[in-house]
Amino acid sequence: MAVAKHEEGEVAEPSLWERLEQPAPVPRASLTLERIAAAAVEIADEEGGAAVTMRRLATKLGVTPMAAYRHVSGKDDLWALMIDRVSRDLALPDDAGDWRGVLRSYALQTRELMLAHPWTALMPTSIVLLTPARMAVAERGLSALDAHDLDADSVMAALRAVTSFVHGSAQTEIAMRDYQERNGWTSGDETREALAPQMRYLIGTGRYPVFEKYALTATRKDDRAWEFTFGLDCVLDGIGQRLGI
Amino acid sequence: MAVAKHEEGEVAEPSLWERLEQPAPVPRASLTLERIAAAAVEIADEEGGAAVTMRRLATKLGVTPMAAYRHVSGKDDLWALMIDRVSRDLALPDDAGDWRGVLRSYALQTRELMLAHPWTALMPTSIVLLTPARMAVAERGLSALDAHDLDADSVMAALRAVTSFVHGSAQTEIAMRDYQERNGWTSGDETREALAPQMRYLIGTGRYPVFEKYALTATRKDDRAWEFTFGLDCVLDGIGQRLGI
DNA sequence: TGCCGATGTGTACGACGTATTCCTGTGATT
DNA sequence: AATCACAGGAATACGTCGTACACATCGGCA
Repeated sequence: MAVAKHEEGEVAEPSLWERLEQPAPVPRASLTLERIAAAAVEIADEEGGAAVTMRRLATKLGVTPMAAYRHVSGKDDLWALMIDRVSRDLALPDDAGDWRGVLRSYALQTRELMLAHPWTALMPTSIVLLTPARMAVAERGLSALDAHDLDADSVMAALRAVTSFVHGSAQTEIAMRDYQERNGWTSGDETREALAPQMRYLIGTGRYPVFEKYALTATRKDDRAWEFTFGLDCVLDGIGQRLGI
Repeated sequence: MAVAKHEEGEVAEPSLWERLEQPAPVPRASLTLERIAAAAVEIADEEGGAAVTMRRLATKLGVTPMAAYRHVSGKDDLWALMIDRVSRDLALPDDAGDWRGVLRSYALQTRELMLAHPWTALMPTSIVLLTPARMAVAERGLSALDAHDLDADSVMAALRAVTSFVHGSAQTEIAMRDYQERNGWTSGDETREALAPQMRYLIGTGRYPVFEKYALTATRKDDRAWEFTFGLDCVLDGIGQRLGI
């Protein structure tokens, strides 16, 4: 995201988010941040994150490739706008009494959001972006933990632990799904079969006996949702235990 | 990673990993998978992951841009090689009796590894790669949980929960560090000050009172290691509790 | 009415991944 | 010792990308 250089006496120009909320400044403008963000998200959802190029975006907006640069400093700004836009769909319960329920909902919704917009996993920096919509979610999460009087550091760390787990999980899930789809495999079994020749060498070395045993015995190999909630509940259990709440 | 199409009667060519371990096939060859991987890692460490282009790699190897394609199917293969190479540094204890110690060491070492090679966070698909070195690590992790007789699914899910948390955390950390460095900020305070004009608008809206309160009260804001171990211990606590070990 | 800043256009550059074709030296075969 | 198939590297080329820069145009205000 473009950040105005911090020089003496420089007039701070309104931030991306401030401009996002201002009404389209002049009727003349056919391009607005909202239109740009919407078009970019649409492209990403329909054709994948890699398809979001400034040129593709421009044609979708019916405009020349350079036009968007009047509103957005570059691709970084664009990604930030996109992340913020889809993050608006997150709606956390406002029940400050039930920290576990709120955090659980936060995790489940975030996972769904990322699976619905797999391109959110493409930008590792997206994790760190503090956009308005993401801050609103964080606010709810913190509020839920705020009821029990805990030190600020623990509260922050707890929320971040959940966030880290969710992002890591969703990214894995998306990466595996993309990998399957790119190769046209439609089921877990088909994938394993196709991968077998590749794995045969590694497994054949006999270096990974335990791995092999578990890979053969596991019965919920393809149940990502179960795996996710299992891990999530571990994290939540741990938080509750460690914070004594 | 290139995968041979699964057609009838086709001779399966040796996998990337099989070729990696074979000695350089002919003395003629000046390029080997080992040399390629080493050069690519060196570039990534010194100049950042984005600097790893087939052309930059070629000049480093003293060779034309297309030469590497004789050994590697493309950039995907190259990334896989790079990830595998740095992952060899992971050395987990072989103490199958102490599952928590092993998983904790796994997590801490992985974090260090990613921080030392920040480009590992660039490729979300890297999370899913099953390279020899990464499988060796997984083997140790599974072995540690193997002692207590648990069902295969829980063991897998527990290991993946730790992995997800670690990757999510490390990515956040790396993203924040990169963001700071890109802007030349050297301390947390300097970063917050520089970001202040941007944040002022969002905070100024008064929509995030709890966030604001916690941001002001927290005293370990810049202690990433503490935050990491806090979250990690939550995850481990939860696993122990949920699996009854 | 005439100017000025905001908005979109046109053109251009350098870098990227990689398909394709060609060349050259090497080890195996006779 | 002469030949030859072929593997490894070189050369060239194509299409695409992000974006710098200079220009044109239009609306609102003096």
